[in-house]
Amino acid sequence: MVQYLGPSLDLSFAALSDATRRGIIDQLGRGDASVTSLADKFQMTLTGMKKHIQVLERAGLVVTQKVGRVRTCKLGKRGLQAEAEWIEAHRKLFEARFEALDEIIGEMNQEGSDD
Amino acid sequence: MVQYLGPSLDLSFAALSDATRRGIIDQLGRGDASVTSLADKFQMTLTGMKKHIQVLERAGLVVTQKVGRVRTCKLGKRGLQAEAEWIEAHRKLFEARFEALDEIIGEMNQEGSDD
DNA sequence: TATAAACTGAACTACATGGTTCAGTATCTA
DNA sequence: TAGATACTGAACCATGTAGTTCAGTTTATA
Repeated sequence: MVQYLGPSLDLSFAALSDATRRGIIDQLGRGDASVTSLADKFQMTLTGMKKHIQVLERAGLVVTQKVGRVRTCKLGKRGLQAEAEWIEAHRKLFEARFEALDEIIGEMNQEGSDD
Repeated sequence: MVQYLGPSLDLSFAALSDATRRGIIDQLGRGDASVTSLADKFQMTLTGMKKHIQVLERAGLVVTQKVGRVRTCKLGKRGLQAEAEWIEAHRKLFEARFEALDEIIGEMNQEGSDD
């Protein structure tokens, strides 16, 4: 458990660190969408939206396909499995750590000088 | 579900997008640590490590306390709950989307020109 | 076939990141 | 009390992000 999963977590967590991009994923969960329709929905220039989509594509979270003049975006089949696993494993780590720390009653900001 | 969770997801996902910082969380899961010991472990200057820790602190994932000349780092009690919820909700979204798409057999790269 | 729609790419701005060095300050310890 | 240890802050560098504008190209459509 808690295995090393390579550089893809860097890309996907970075992709998820922006509210617009999380919104795009949300939106694509409701149906595929063109770059233009996403740009409209998020009140952004086409070029700006394209960049967000490229970030999501590099992370494998979104795939796109151009037919005629329209590029359609949809959720990538890679999904959020690896991310869910990392988060879940470490969420448990946090919890385990606090159970261990519960022995110490005084919540440390009593006896030391903090910054 | 899939609720808007505010700007903290920006900070925490950004914090998690760096392998060194994920390593720090991993390490702190095994026990509290000083800035110096972490800098040694990750082969980095003290100043560099301090910056990583500041990113983790701003995200609420790590808390620190200075006693004497030593600053000790430990996992923040905020944990990864919100992140786990977002990821899990959207992981399901991905899956649901693919079930819906399974009706379409030809995996789209047959009939359109891709980039 | 002329025009509009949809995208693409280059270039630019402002700011954040990930790292460094160097020069401190504060605190132990011999 | 002198020196070592642990951190802190400023400053710098190269690169990436988030967004823009502007000038194309390609594809539909009237």
